[in-house]
Amino acid sequence: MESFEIIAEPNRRAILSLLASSQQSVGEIERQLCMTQPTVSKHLRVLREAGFVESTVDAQRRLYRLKPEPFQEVDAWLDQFRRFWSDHVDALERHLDRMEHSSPTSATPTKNKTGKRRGSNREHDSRSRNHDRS
Amino acid sequence: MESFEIIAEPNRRAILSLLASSQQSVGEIERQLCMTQPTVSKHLRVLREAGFVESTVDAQRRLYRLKPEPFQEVDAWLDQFRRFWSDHVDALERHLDRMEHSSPTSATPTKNKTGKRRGSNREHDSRSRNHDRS
DNA sequence: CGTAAATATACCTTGACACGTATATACTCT
DNA sequence: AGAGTATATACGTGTCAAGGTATATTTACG
Repeated sequence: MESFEIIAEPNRRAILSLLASSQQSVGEIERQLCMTQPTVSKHLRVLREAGFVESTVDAQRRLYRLKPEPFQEVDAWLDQFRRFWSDHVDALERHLDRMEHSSPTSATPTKNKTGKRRGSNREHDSRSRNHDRS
Repeated sequence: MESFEIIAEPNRRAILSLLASSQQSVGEIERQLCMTQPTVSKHLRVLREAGFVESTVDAQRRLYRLKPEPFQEVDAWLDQFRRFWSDHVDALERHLDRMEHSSPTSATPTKNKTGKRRGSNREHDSRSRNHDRS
């Protein structure tokens, strides 16, 4: 399964959001999200096989935590649209600016129409993993 | 249909990537992506209803172009994981830089390759919009 | 007008997948 | 060992979406 299909499922997104705060056991996820235990386990299996999470063993419990790579892959795909939408929203533009601001001359670009996207230097990610297995 | 399911479909992602360069007519998309015309039209309908694209009429042709909002929504969801994976980025980059000597197809040639820059200090305007769980 | 081109829609079939129930496996403790 | 807890898997089922073929709709142009 592929990264984009993984996060298409609302329950899986909920699990990922939960794990974003801290690692959790299957039972904790089950309780917080009101899903049956097999459902949680199956989603976690999918997430693990897609590289979104990894697990460590703690007695009978399994602790699941996030792994970064698939998120970076999704983010890398979004990258090709950032220049486009950043013309429309300035707040988000500032958000994208977080990495660097290296334009001392000619401040006040009322609207950055020129394609020059600064920041977003994630050209690496795309090479790391782009293949789908089903 | 929801934004994440929209981009789960490979053909739709291909269409979006195509439109990222410039607006296209249905026939142009059909030819460049080797899809049948009804398939293209149906995907475009889905994309339009989800707000990913809009169309203008040019004689018998319809020209489709991107709209930014859904991309922002996806990006906003990813935001909650950025802080997490950015801690790992530096290590990943070091690892990749170690085995890298050819610059792959990168549109932005300002490859910042010096040792340090962009530490892991990115602050966060947590404008997260949680609305999973349909 | 009638015909061709471009796009949209209808109908059908097929396959994937998410869920529930039941069961299996693994580990702990007394 | 046996009972209890935690997690994984098997299996059957229903739903839904994607694609194909055929057809409808719109527009241009002779």
